[in-house]
Amino acid sequence: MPNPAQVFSLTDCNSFYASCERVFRPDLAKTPIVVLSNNDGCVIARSYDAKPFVKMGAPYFQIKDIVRQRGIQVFSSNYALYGDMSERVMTIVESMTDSCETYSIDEIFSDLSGMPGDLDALGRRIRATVLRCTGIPVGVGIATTKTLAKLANHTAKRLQTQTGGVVNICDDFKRDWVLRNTDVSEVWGIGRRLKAHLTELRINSAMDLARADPQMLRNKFSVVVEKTARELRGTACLELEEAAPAKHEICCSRAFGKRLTDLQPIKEAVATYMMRASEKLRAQRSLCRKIRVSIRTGMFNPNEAKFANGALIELPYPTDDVRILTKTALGAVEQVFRPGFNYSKAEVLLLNLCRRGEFTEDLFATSQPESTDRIMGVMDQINGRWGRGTLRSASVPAAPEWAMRREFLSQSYTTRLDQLWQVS
DNA sequence: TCTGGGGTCCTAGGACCC
DNA sequence: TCTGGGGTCCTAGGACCC
Repeated sequence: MPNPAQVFSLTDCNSFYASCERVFRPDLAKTPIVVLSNNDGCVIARSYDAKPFVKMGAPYFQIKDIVRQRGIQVFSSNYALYGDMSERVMTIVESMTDSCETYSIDEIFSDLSGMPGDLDALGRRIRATVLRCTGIPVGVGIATTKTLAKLANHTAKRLQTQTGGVVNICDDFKRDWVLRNTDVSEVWGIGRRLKAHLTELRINSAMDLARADPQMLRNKFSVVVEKTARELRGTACLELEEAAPAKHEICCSRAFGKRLTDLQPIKEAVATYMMRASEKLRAQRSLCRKIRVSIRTGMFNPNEAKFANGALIELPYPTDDVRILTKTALGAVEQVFRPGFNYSKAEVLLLNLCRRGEFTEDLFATSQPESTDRIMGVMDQINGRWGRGTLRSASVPAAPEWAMRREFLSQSYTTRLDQLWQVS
């Protein structure tokens, strides 16, 4: 049987962050691993053998006992490591397929349309090559739409031993088996709320959703759900997006390593977050016209007074100048800060982004001076070469008191010369 | 004591215009 | 005195993803 006209694959790394840690710690091959979010807050990745003991998203302080009892190895997030390992995996998949879309740090879609030969065999080759070259195990799902490829991938993970980590459901019979045997909540795009609503309509399996009336789905929910159902039937509604489009908003938001009560350290944090946000802005060659700065107290502890406040500020002209952005943001912090609260988090949002040269110049509008472009360019170059924060605004401290908690951080094995893997 | 961070898309409703 | 209706733009909020 010839391959269908349109075919997608989804390659997805298994327990990605946990797998990255394990690559450099072969002594932990048989030890369950969990990786925590920033500030060692909650669980965001679990190795296969840790899943039975620890729930995804569980706060670390609640699982300490289990961790000790089961001998689970805990890691703080090490995004320098995960980002670099991700690039290696993506490069390999890109070299083996014609066109690709990197969907997230651990997932990549490929367009296999028109590829000759046995697609299952190609899937197995991808899996074997990535494992051999990076040490990261992946699953591969193959199908005629992106939503079905996601589902195939999910099945490959769920039935790891039977499938060898590769599932191809281009065949109608296999596709229908998977649809019938998958809960609708496992479908890409169906979250908790929709699941509850669909249950009321007696739509329980992926097959039920595929067979539901598209018009009804559009009326009751939205075009998004309608498209999902059509994709499950095999009608492609989503295309491969090879070039990542420029972001419409850029955000840098982080909880502090400890509660802050004074204005000064909060201003330091906001200046730091703005530095990071403006780096992202310049990296995609955009300018920003509005910013929003917000701060808040903890929201979980019932004994803590709750407060949240933010300010939206329009800039005099579209800019990517970290000096103007920081000055504006610090003014905003003063505006929103109220004494007497324990603040836990600040957020900087860059809004109304436009590509360089795209905005309409009105006669009286000032635009960013050329000297700024040169200064920002040199600063980004220096920081790119010598590390983030080498050159920074005076309002950004090197070792702040409010720094992120990262008690279980591994080395940056692949991106720092002074932290290379050592074999003795 | 301790509960992540960064995005997307869609829809509804208000403001405003003619 | 008459108090419509269609269109656009913007914003806030909801839902989802990893």
